[in-house]
Amino acid sequence: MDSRSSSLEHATEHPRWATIEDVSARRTPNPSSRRSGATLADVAQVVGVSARTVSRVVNGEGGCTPATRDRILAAIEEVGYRPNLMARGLIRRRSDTIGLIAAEMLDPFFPEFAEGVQRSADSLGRTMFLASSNTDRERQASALMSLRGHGVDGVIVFPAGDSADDLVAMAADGLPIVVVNTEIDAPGIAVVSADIVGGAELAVEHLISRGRRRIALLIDEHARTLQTPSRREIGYRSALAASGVAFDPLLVVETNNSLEGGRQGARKMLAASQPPDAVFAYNDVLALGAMQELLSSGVRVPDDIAIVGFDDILMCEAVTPRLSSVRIDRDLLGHGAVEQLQALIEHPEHRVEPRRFPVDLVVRDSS
Amino acid sequence: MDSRSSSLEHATEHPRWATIEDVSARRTPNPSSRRSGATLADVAQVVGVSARTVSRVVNGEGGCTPATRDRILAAIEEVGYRPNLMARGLIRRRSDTIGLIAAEMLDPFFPEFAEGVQRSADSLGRTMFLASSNTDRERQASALMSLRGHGVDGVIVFPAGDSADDLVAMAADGLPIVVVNTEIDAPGIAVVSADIVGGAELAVEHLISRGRRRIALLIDEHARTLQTPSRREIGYRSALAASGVAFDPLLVVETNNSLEGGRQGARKMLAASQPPDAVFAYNDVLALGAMQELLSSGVRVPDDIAIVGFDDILMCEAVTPRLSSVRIDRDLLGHGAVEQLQALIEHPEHRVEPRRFPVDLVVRDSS
DNA sequence: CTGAAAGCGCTTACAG
DNA sequence: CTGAAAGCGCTTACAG
Repeated sequence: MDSRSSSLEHATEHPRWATIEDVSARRTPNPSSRRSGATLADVAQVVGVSARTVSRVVNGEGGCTPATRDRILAAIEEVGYRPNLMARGLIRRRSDTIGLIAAEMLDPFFPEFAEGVQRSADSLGRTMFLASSNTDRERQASALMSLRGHGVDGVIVFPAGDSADDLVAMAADGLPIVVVNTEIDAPGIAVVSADIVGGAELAVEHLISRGRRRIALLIDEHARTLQTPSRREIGYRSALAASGVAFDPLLVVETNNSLEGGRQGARKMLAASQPPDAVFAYNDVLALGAMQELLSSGVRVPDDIAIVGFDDILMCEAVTPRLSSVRIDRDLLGHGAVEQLQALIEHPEHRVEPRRFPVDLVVRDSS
Repeated sequence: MDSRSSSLEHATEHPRWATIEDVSARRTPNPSSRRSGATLADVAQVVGVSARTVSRVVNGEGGCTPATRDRILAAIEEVGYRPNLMARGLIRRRSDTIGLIAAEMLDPFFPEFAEGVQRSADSLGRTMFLASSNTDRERQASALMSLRGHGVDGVIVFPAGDSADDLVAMAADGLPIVVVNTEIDAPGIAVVSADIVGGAELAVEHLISRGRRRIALLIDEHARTLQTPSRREIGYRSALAASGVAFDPLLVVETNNSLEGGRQGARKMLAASQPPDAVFAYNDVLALGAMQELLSSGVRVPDDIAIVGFDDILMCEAVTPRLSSVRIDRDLLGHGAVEQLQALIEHPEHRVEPRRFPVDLVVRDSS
């Protein structure tokens, strides 16, 4: 006689088959196992059918009397049965989940992208799990391992660091991967990106059309040390060249990627023998820092120096003067990433063509 | 003769036990199963030991000859074995993962909190998975179900909507839950929060000390319709009362929670017969919108109207004048949430006392 | 329409 | 130090 039977004695009104009380009793003796709720077998036992039949109802496979179906549904409700997705994933070899690895959650660019991914995943019946690498390659690797180990069907990643070796290895190992705003050509990896070069060109062309000729490039020093030249710098140079404006290395100002970095950059510009008449910034945070410093130094924006940022974060609208910026539709980019991933998951043998999204220039008061 | 044996024929140089080639060959025939990499059994077969022994090495349980250990480690490397965390979680009844459910990823408050949670989880050897409810109770419920179904050991959640019924139900069902900035008293639920009332008091006391008496409360209309009165309003009123300043309902301005809402609120204030001489805003986004509108209307900040926001987001530093704000240490709050959750996971039977973190007032140029 | 059997990849008691 | 057996909770072929 174990604790189950003693518990059964209280359930005298329930005659034939096992009851809710049994099921909870089964779990009561060991409080540490409280975590695992009712199982398929529990539901089956309550109703008096096989687990297979309950499984059919849970998965809406049909092939089942409405009567038993209703009883099973009622029992599921009663015992609070929820499928164990680990068990299901183990056997189905797919979990209907995808992973998203942020390089830097604090980047204002990121949350809106993540929202797009989530909404898009939702509409495909998938759950998105987000992890962050904090721009650390080791953490990226462990996030990747963890996500994969937990059975995600694929991963969207903002690559951390300079090398993509681990991503390539993971993809070769059978994990579908989509990289964002990064050029990688490897089997099992698809690419989605915004047309950053084109965006930079738009910004600089715009400044030139406003009569500016000494256009500074305020750039994240980190981005400039990467092996691949910054796409913003490529666009900056090509727009200058297209208009016959000479490239002046003295107008490239490197700084650290922060508000204060933007301020420092502005101070450097003002200290130069020939200050610029416009600034194209690597991103909006740098642009906002620079603008603040210029304003507090008595420089008029845009009259003396015009400014254009990159990303079009919410705060562009909040400052005075409002900041012009290159807008990336992050929501759309998120959707595109999910679509690429879905294609990769469904056809692992196909090559998925890179997808690039156009960007806009939003002209406001700062230029 | 199946495809395996034919593949084995090529591996003539490898005599005794199964080799890497076999393992990959086993998977090659069916491309769709590429996803599942090498298993414990594969490694065992390659080395010529039992799965149990490989398991011991993988988990560092010791009790194993250094020689076999090395051979197993080498084989793991060779075949690229990675543990299937779903299988492990199924049997261990814990996954060493926790879930975090955001109400709104786009809220500037959130990412920094999430970073704190992630770092803290990391240091405990846990992986954090983030999902979002988009302030939708149904999506919160499905995120909760999904996370739970995938075996997370507990969940930290920013509750969506007005009722906590589903959270209470989930907790009763055995899922440890920590709620953030919300008062819920139920078994299995722990609370972590910032002292929002105290923060509001600090802000209003500060404005009073600056000689302001007509202090507007610019508040998210949504927050005001919740059943529980906004803690910011409670603090606002108590600070007024403490200084003997009469509460004037006309100074409470409701608006939607956005930059534009902040601007609209400011317009309402200016249109009043007696405009305020200070604004205490529900959050920084509202404060920034209001400040922008006031400045563009020729109001001097802080001379004519002082402004204090709430949350201390990065952009408080980026605007001119810099915005004073109530600072919540989001990183610390994230750590606290993980600690509470850990306590709940380790002692499901204990009641975990609510934990409240103090907040600061950061006085800048706007007040 | 329903069920008995096998197994996903791993770990937990046990034995040797 | 090492292994054979059982089983976590589910689904996938099969039979009836």
